Amino acid sequence: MTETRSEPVPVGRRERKKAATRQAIADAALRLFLERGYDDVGIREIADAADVSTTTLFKHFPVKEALVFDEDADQETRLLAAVRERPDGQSIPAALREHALHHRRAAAGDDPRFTAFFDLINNTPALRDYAQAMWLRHSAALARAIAEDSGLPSDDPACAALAHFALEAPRAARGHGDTEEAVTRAFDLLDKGWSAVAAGR
Amino acid sequence: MTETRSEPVPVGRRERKKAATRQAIADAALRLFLERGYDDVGIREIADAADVSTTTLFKHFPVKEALVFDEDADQETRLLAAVRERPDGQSIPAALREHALHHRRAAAGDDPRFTAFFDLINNTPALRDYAQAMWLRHSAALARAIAEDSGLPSDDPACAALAHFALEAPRAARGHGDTEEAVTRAFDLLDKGWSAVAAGR
DNA sequence: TCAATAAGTGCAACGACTCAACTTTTGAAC
DNA sequence: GTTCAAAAGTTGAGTCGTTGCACTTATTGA
Repeated sequence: MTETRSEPVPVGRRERKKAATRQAIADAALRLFLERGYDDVGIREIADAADVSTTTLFKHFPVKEALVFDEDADQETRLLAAVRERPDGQSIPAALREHALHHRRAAAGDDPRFTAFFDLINNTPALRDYAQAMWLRHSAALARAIAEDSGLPSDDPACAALAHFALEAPRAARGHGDTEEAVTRAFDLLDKGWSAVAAGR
Repeated sequence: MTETRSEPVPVGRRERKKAATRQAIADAALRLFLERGYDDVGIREIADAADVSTTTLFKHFPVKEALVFDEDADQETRLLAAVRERPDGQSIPAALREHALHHRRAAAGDDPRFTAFFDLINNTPALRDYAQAMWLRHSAALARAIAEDSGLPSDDPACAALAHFALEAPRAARGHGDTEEAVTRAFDLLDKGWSAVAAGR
């Protein structure tokens, strides 16, 4: 999302200009994508709209998909916080389930900006895949947080498995009628499994 | 794999020639990939080696990655059979675990043909991702088989979740030292979870 | 034998992405 | 204040996967 400015404001003129260029590119891209669809907008066109060359564009974003996923460096932080700062008595999978359901509800919320954005991603295979791949990159960090929180060795395979499955749960639930229920059931499976595994120690 | 000929032998001259062309392309591709690596071999080069045009190549294989994954139409059949024909008293997740472990052992076996082939896939991100995507396409069928075998409605979300997670388990275990153990632990989680979920009915 | 069909060809093109060489802007040291 | 190196940006040509189109050739069934 382009609007949320959580970054700590660049300092020098140089970095400010650089950030501005980057923002101009991302804005132009998102606007065009929303207007005409991801696949029907070419790189050159985006570069033109932002008034830069295609080479400059690729110096700011490694691949076309990345144009859509600007910023959000603290997504991982929030994910880990969901585990670490969960209410007393709540299991880890339950905390992750809540986190996932919050996400879902934000995407289905009533701010048309958000819904249009998430629709774009969900209806474009290339973007879905890219988003999922980005999401999965947090699995190592999540596994470590889980292990730490459970007093297990930081490379415990069960923690890694739980982390991976939890991050895959939303995808597992895709296309199954009532998605909210499907997500819940997927996490139920993990919750029951995790408590049984944790008990055996 | 190029060698395993399980197909029912084409009939007409036309179809035989077509199959031969296809085979020539796949063989050339695999040979070059093994010699120099997937990313360092271009489509045009493969087409030349097989003595066909690139257009012809793409009439046989939809994308470059597909050149490596010829045939194996009954992979899904074997997967479903692992569930349906499992020994008495064995749980569904346990059966899937055995199936997965068999795969792993075949890949790590001592036939250098096989190991080289699997190494190629495992060391090439594009091929890993493609293989995983193909593998995941069986999740709907697997979910249905699980539901049927458990006497649940064929669109039960818990079955879909179990199917998806089971197919993701090998990937979840990747890069965790003793892979065999990691796979086992991932399936343990599913096994415990599944038995608890199934009991609550 | 003839027409319909399918396989294969050649070539040009597109879109994403890279590379090398070059200009401009900026930050800072002298 | 001048000078200089690094960083940002440009330009243009090129690679690579992939597609479209118009065309030839071979196979098949009637």
